[in-house]
Amino acid sequence: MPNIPTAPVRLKDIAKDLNVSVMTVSKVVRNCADVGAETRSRVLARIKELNYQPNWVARSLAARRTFMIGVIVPDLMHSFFAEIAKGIGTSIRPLGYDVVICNSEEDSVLEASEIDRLLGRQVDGLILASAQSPSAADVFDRIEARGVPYVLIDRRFPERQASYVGADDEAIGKLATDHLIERGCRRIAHIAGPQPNPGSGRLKGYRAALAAAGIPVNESYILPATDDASGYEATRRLLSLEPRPDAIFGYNDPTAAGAMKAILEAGIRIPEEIKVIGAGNVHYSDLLRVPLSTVDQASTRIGQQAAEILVKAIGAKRKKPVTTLWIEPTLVARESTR
Amino acid sequence: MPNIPTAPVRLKDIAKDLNVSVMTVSKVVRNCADVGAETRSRVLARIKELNYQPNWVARSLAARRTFMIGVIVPDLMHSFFAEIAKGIGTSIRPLGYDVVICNSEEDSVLEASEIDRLLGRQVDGLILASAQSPSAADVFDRIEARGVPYVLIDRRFPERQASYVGADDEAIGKLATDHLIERGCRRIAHIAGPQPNPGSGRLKGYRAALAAAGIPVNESYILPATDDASGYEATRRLLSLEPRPDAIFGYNDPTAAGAMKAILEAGIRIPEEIKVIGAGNVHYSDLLRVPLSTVDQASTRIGQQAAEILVKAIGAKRKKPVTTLWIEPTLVARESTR
DNA sequence: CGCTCTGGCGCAACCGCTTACATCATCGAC
DNA sequence: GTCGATGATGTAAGCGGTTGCGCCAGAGCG
Repeated sequence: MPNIPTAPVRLKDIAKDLNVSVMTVSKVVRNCADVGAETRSRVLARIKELNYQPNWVARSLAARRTFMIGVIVPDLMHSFFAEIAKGIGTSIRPLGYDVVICNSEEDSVLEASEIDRLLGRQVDGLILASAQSPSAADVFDRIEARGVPYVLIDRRFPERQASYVGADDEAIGKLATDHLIERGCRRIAHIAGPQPNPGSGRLKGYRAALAAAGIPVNESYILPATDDASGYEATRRLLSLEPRPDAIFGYNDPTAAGAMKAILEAGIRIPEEIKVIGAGNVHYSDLLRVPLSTVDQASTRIGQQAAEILVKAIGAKRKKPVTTLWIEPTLVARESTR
Repeated sequence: MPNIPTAPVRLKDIAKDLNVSVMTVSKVVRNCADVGAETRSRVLARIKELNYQPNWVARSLAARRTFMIGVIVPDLMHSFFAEIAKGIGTSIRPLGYDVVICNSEEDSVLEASEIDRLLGRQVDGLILASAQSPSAADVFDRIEARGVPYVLIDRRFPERQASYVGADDEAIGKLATDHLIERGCRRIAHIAGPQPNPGSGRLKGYRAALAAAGIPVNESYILPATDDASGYEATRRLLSLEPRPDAIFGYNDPTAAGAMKAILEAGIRIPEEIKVIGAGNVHYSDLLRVPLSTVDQASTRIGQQAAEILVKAIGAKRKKPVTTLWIEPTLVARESTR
């Protein structure tokens, strides 16, 4: 039997049924104190009975708050961002917010227009993994002009006074490299990520770790990754070096996986002859031929923290506190560095 | 200089500036015909000048349309769903809709509450990869009672009269198995997915392909996967069978990747001694030690199609057309079945 | 010249809810 | 017995738009 659509129940309907004013019902719904116990329970009963659900559009308009936040990521397909999105969702939904997610496709023009849309929707706050070049960032001015709080994740703009949550790239680089050193490696190569983020921080950590261990940096051991697939190519070049590296630190897991592929293909054993480590702890890391050691950057927590900071900023009266948070990475040692 | 928040421009402001009525401005914004050319351009100019952005909350309330759609997926971390979400977004945004994504965490109670929230937000439509058991599905009744169109993806409920877009699991099973047969395999094992979706369809396709080729089905070659990591375990058991399978079809890529891991670990060569194929075409398939052949299920297109169908249903006057669409899979042959 | 017709514009009434404040018993206190 | 202080309820005025229709000028027509 095809249900025939029914107009949703409104406050007004309940009020009329019970011979009270709309206000009284509204107060009950919002749990206001000043309503009599008996009236309240009558209203509550009717609400349950009719399965009343507040109309959030109307509520938002009147209260000037939508309880929606906007999130912009460059690409949901990157498990890093998917994980962040998930973290944001699970931590902010219990607080009563809904999340509108937009893909910017790594395109700053598209991103700007998405931000404007979200602003038009009156979101209470924004979380951005921005593709903006800091210079062309008058979008940020528009956000600030509205007084809408926002927090940046992953991509940082130090020159802008905004909250930020991200992985501590330098710590990641250091952790990975320290681990390799501890495992006895001395000729440690690095396939570096895009500049400035997250490449430079990880590279810096890599250098720092080597320096701390008194190992001289061999510049020819440092190669740039052009994209996620380029770990393979880079590694083939590394393998032909003399002396050959005894470890490779890929700036992310796909790169490291590509490295492993090249190594195994060359008939070299992992971890006996070359150890490999990545970063990101993507979920397929241990599905690989040799389970990949990695540095977990706690993407879920990045999302959660960002959400938390944002909610706090939304609650703040006038001045928006700016918080900068580096999430500490943790080592996940698997077979590839045994 | 910290921007001091400014109240956003409203229709009223523009109207007052130009000494016209709010109505006129509203009409210009919405491109209504009955506005004089000169007035229109004056208004337009001022709109640009003040960078007016319509308040969608107010607009939604008055027009009784939000131009928002809700999407519920069991887990954004599964690249399959992330891809679908992306497909939905990129195809529906140009039509003026925004997307609210919710994770149900594969929990039907949570899902139901998310749906209610979205309904409360007055979404114009819903796309669901539902975790509901069809029996307990009074949520669907609530959706229908509201007259909100929805389309199901991935998980189907044949007993419910609703639009559906999904991969053609049987075709996937057939395609994969046919490919293995064509490559000369005769002892083809299958690691089957969860019942009923997507496991049973793929299994059915597998059986059909074997039957068509006149190859008898060896029931001991069919093992169930308990989770994504279980391809490894299952394969170890398969390898001890006599005669040993000469091919393995994993119901999805992670399973197939686990299978490859077990095979290589046993010192058996891929594809020379055993060929392997998966399904899903996850992005890391060719990062594996041996690039994995797979069946692409066009997740992006699933999302796009679902969006398209939904928008059509939203536009439909009274009766909501129900469309069922099976997306045809395509073969992606890589090294593992060479 | 009076008529209808049409293009251009505005009035009024909401959409469903909230904010701020007014009203009105009831009650203990002096 | 009168008074402020409660506590419980209702009133009015929006929030920023949209829908539907009414109004008025001028044009076209007989």
